[in-house]
Amino acid sequence: MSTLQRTTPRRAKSQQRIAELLAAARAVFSEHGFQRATTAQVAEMAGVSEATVFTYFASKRELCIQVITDWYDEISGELERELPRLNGVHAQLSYVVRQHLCTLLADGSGLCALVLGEGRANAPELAEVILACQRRYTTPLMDCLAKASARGEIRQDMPLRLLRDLVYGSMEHVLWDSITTHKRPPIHETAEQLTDLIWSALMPRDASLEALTRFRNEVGAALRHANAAQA
Amino acid sequence: MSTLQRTTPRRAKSQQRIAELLAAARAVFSEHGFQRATTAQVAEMAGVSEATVFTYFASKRELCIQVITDWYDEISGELERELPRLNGVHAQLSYVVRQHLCTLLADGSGLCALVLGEGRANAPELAEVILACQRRYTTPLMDCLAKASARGEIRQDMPLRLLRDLVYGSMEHVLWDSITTHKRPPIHETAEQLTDLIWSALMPRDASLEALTRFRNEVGAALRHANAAQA
Amino acid sequence: MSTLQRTTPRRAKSQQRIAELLAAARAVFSEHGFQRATTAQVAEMAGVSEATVFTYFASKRELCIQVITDWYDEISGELERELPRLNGVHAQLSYVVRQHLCTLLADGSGLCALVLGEGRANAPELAEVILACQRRYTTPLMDCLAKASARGEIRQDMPLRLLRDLVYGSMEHVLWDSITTHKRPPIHETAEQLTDLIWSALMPRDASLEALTRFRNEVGAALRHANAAQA
Amino acid sequence: MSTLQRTTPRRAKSQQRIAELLAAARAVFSEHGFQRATTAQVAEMAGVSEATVFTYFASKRELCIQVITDWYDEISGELERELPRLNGVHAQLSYVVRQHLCTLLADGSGLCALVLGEGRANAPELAEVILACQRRYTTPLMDCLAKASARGEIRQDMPLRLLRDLVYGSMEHVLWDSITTHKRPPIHETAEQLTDLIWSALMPRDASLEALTRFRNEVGAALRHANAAQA
DNA sequence: TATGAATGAGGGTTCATTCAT
DNA sequence: CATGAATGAACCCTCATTCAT
Repeated sequence: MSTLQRTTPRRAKSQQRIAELLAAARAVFSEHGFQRATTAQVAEMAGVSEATVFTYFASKRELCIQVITDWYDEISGELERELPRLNGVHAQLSYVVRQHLCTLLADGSGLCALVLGEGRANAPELAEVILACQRRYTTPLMDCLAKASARGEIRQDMPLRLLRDLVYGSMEHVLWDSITTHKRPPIHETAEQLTDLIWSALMPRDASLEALTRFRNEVGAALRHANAAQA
Repeated sequence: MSTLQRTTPRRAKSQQRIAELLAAARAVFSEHGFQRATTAQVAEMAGVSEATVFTYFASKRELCIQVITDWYDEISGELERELPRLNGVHAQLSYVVRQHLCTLLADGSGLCALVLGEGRANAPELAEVILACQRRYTTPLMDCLAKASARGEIRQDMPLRLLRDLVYGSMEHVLWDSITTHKRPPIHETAEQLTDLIWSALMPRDASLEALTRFRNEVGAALRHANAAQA
Repeated sequence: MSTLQRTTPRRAKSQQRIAELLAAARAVFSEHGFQRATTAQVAEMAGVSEATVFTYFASKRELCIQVITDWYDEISGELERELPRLNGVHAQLSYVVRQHLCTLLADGSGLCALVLGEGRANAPELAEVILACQRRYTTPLMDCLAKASARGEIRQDMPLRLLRDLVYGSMEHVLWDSITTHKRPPIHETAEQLTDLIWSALMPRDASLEALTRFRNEVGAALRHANAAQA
Repeated sequence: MSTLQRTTPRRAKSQQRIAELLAAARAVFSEHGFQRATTAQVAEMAGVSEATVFTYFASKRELCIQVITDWYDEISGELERELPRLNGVHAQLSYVVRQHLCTLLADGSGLCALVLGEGRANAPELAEVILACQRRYTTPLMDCLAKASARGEIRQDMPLRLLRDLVYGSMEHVLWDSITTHKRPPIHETAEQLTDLIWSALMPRDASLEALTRFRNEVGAALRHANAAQA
């Protein structure tokens, strides 16, 4: 017990250092990208010497990979948890769009730029890792779309790959726009509009009217039912 | 007269040198991105000494800017010339999609990556220039969409900005995908599918459909509100 | 009494720690040489933290010196004990050759390399210590040779220093050869052959032979002189 | 012709720089060994910036390899040229010993130490190259000894490898001794003594008397002949 | 005593850029 | 005009050593 008490704070301190370093690194890499960022900047921002950075991370590259994977773990984990609990592919799409815009516009815009900038084939140092992270991140929604497509709830004449490009490409561009112009758009309104726009593209054309009508009828029935119960 | 005779070929030669250097620089920057590319590589590929590069371009940055603006001049010029000659906004969209994919997948994918990678806020050296180029590049189609929207040929309930994000974001993502996975998709088929998808999103919905959609969104919002209050 | 009881095991433990550290250090320095070896490697191999190394040894250099002197103590001590008990200089030479080859080829080849590599003037950190060790190590045999020379049992026309170079130089080269080529020669056969070879060089020549040899050398010198004058 | 005139001095200048750098590097590596030497020291001694060193040599290692191979080229080339022109294996041995001692004691003692210190298995950066150089360097004499052995002029009951160890090991030790004690022995006297010592070991035992007698008789005959001709 | 943690002092290497010829 | 040559300014990374706990 006494050894535990002694060991724990030490470990805790070490863990805290790592967390501080990762936070600093996230900030620095976000702001400057992988190449322009220097380990000296990370060290300074974390308030330690440069050598200390290398006590905890084998290299600049490893540090950056940790930053990226941590970030993706956060946002992917949330998606994997929440998406299955939502009913209907429209709600799922809506959720993803809102979350994506919120997350990235809030604190991660730099990370987004980092990932977009370094995730290319000509940046072999990080590309592989980033690709894997992104695969994981897009998978939950893609699964939902695949199932919905199989059920005929969205159009079936398009490769899934293209739907992904539509969804994530649009959002990325919105983000990219807000980054380059330094303007923050109204997130919720934009999210709703974007969801609407994408949904229009996803829906089976002739079925859209039908679906909406069915929806209105169901809501009407539910409403009547509720009123009757209340009375 | 004699000076002219001398000057002209010299100028011509000089112009040719510049062209050679720009061609080399385009190749090098495409392959490696701005930061990883070295002036030595450009010089070697152009078959001149490193110092010669700096006789014609003040810095690596200026050289890269020239490469980027030249490239955008080409593709923007074409769009500005061709788009107005097409009848109907669908044809214009279709044209843009095909051209964009063709151009970038054919020889410019590296340039695309370059632009995407360096066009961020964290790359202050090139971001400004790239932004301006891209503004010009997207303008022709945006003008067409604006007119079509005014004429009621496409939906009017979306900000133009979002339509641009949808169009160019989707395409960018397709390209990005092909770059990272090193797979070349069937260009024409993809172009057609993508046009179709985007067009579905752009088309105006008839009044009843719109009313129903509005209704659904309102119900959805109210539901979220109620749930939030409950929790 | 109680302090003694406490002190003794502590001292014993401390001694054991030191022994463990020295064993680890010997292994590490043997394998990598002084410069390439790191204190971290020593600590890891000893199963302690890096800081602990410096609790027992003031510096990397001191640690290495201890390793070297310990090793020389072992092999020098043995020689000092055993050599005087052997009858005849030939037996003594034979013993030294065999022991030297055995010791160094068996476990100490790395230490041999260490000593050879760092025992130079350009390695001021260890050279002095190594020189002293080697002086002590070669002394027993040198004493034997000196006495034998005085008794006329081996040739008397050579400085003792040169005989030492002959004996230890040959052996060193054999070892060096086995190290660089990663081949272990048959130790005993090699030892016998080498002893034979060296012995041939050490044996006194009879008077007529010596006179003849001197004659030949003088003629040779005169000839060289004449040739030089002519050229 | 005019281009040649222009090109030549430029090339010459470059060649001279390389020579200067190699000279500086030889001095620095000789004095400090490979690891302790720094590229900054080389640059300073050559009177250039550190970056210039890397304009001409890809790395510290390559620079050192060049230094070593150049040096071996010098001394190996001389041996390969001169040895075959000498009559008799004794003269050849004598020549090698004198040359080796002269060369190494004169300017190369540091290089000798360098080669001995870094030519070990635990210095993988240079060991391979050094081994190859030394193979070449010892080959000429080894060939002579092999032939002499085949002709029965030296003893045949020893592996050639061991003879090489005897010859070069002895000399190395002489050098090593002079380096560590900072004393320069009388080179010519030492060379003759060492030759004598080694020769004693090489000669077929029972044949030695015979050979010397034959030599004396031949010289006597030649002398009489010469005297007769003169008279 | 043992160690987790931190770091100062370099070391090798890269590269855009300058300048005399 | 073209270039051979040179370099300043960084940058990433290593490691022996110190010190509070």
